[in-house]
Amino acid sequence: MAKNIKTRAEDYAQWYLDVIKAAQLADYSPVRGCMVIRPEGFAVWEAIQRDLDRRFKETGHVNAYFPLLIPQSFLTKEAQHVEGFAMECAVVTHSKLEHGAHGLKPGGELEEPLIVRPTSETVIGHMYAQWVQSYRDLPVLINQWCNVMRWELRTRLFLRTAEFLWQEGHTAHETDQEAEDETLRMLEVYRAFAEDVLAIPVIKGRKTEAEKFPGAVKTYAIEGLMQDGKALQCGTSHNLGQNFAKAFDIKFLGRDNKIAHAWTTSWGVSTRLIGAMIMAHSDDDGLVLPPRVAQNVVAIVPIFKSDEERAKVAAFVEKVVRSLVGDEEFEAARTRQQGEVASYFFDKITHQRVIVDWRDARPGDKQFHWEQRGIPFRFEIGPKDVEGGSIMVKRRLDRAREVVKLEKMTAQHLRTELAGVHQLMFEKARKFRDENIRDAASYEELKKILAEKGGFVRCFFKQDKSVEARIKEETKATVRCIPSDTADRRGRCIISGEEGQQVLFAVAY
RNA sequence: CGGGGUGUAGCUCAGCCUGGUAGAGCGCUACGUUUGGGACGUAGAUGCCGCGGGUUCAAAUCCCGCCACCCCGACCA
Repeated sequence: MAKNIKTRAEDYAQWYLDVIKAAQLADYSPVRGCMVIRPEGFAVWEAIQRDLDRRFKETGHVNAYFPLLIPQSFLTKEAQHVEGFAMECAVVTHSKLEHGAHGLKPGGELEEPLIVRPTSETVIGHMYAQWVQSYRDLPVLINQWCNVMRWELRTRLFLRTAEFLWQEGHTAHETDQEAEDETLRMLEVYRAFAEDVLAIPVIKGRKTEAEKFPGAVKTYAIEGLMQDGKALQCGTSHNLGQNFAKAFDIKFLGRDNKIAHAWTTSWGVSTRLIGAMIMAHSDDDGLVLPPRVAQNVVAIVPIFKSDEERAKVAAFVEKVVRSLVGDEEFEAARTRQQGEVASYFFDKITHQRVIVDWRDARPGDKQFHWEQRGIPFRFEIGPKDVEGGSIMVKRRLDRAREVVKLEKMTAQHLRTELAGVHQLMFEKARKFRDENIRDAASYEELKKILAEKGGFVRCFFKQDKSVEARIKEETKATVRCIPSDTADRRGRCIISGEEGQQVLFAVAY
């Protein structure tokens, strides 16, 4: 039992913070609502970026960069958009600091205030208007990796911070159909990524009018379920129709020789995914990393008493490491800066590593240390193992232990094992998710399930903003989505009794 | 931005009611014994007691003001 981590049963919110702290993923910053992403946490983000970026490129997108600051006037061009974001914009009003009576004070007031981007539809729309003249200029398929700022009143590490990192894809198309295809294509990219890389099972679906993005015609999302039974939106994809094209004048001369407004989309995922990953998989002992985003895939803990034992163990550890990373990398690692924890690249592309903990500490301490950091495998190597020519392999996910012969411990073997862990994590999370989808035939039943069990509640619902607001007030739950798989199902609305669609309700983060 | 709470060592907190010059546990440093799942001993370092003002011979403690953070609401990738 970890002594620095509250259990999930005791205090789920504190558990989440304790896990982050113990694994050194992030820290609080001097600025309220902003967090520092520490190297261990940033490595997860880098893994997310690396994989998603590849998926974006493979679906035809390119990267670019648009500015952090946006003229205030841009925001007001799309009515719904301002409505949605005005309340949480950081505003830049001055250009310098001056010496005043009480020290430095802002000076050089700007003629027009600039806002720190809460999202970039507006600047990008402005630029697309200049870049697009003809149908031959379409589609425009651009993504950017950046930070955005939304001045949130209540923040939680990773899940909701004032500043966060994300990617935002922005595309412009010739037809409504193309835009819709793109919106759904990227939603599927997100689903595949969440499941194949983060091992988080998600439900694809469409948002209700009440929940959609400010300025969008249709919003789709992938929804995940956390271990406390709350839902978390893990990614969104919006079909913006011609709303932004009209607001920013993105027009083109069509094949029919007529001027038309383009059809645009936008889609994004953020560092919130790291929060989702933590809450979907970690346990009372700390972080559990899905193998594909783990910076370190194996931590080797040598065990020895005397110097002679240390020498024998070190020689054996060397054999194990060489077998996993190859002789070339083993030699190369010697030339790099190394502390008491030696690291070797197991994968030269992802820079995932195998590390050896030579610190002067007790083996038990080291076990807990790496366990809390969620490393998929720990290898315990002591005199007994050297003698038997084997390794004590411990799996983080379920504490399973297995003695593996040195000859068997190849890079290929480890890759297979890591893939196995991914699969087990995904299955475990999916089982939990599936067990927490329940059907309700009446509002009473919906309330009962939400109060007693949590999770997703599946029922028929006829969309109505005021009714949704009332349900939210009474149960704290919202319609998370209209699942894509069952979008054509119709039944008796649990509120009005009229024909409604099948939706999932849940209390969400 | 409303309601509640808390600010004392890196962390968790005691001390405050009843004013008398700063404490514990954990962590950190050094040395020694240890070392197959969180060891123990010895020695040490660490504080504008959130900030500003007031009362007093004397304030972490009492009074006033401010600020920050946390929890609950409203808002949200």
